[in-house]
Amino acid sequence: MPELPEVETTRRGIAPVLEGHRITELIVRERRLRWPVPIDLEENLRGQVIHHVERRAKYLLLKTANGTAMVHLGMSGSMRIVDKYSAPEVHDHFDIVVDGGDVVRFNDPRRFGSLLWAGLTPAEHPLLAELGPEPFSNDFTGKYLWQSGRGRKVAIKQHVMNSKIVAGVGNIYANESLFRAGIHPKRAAGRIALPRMTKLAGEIHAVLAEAVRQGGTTLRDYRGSDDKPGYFRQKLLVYGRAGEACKQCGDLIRHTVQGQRATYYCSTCQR
DNA sequence: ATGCGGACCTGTTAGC
DNA sequence: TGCTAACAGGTCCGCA
Repeated sequence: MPELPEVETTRRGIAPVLEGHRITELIVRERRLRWPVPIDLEENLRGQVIHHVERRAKYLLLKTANGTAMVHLGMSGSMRIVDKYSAPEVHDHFDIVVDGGDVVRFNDPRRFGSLLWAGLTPAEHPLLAELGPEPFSNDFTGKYLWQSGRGRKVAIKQHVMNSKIVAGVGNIYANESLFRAGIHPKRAAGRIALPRMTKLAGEIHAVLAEAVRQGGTTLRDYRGSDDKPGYFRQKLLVYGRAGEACKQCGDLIRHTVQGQRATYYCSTCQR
């Protein structure tokens, strides 16, 4: 479900109710997520003040003086702000209860999400240590992308979806940014010249920024922490449009599969 | 070192 | 209408 814009939208939604507040209780109902929820997590978090809610790649980082908790939404996770007395429903796997009575509730039908402890040096956590630059950071440039692809035969779409290359680019926005950059998704990463890579880096940045502004993309069931859908779906140019007309040239949008993920592209506009 | 397929799950949709 | 298969926004891991 969530890519970077949806995670960022979630972060912005939950930050106001968490930042500066003390965790009175962490209620874990289901520990079998992508990785088991650590047994000492409740103990580590109870009584701690969340001083900051940050995002790294698609991880939400809840920072306290005792250490950092990491939340990942996986494919189907969401975090909602609910009332203390609202009854948990199916797939509501944990609650973060803060002073004042607000509850941030995590729901994830597929359980590909996670809740982990990253201690006092989260950047050194194995899941974060190898991540590439944030797409919104100054380190993410066309030149960087070009250098990272040199000598590589891997398809450019899989290259930009590799979190070690750049963090947080998922399937929807990989498809969209490649279309906007006019680059064929199956082109080898090492066979794209610097100017086109610069265009691609710019489009990745732009499409993610636009999607954040729209509150993310709701394909079927994504909702922000305030229960509102994301409105970026209307702006999608290729994702999910197989067989429809390219909005740029009128040819049919094609569908293929790369690395078990759906790829959409226009063979006229993308080379 | 790189690349590929499988694995982890449930819910919804497409196809027969 | 009902059953089954395929597919879905992620990403790690093990093997070739």
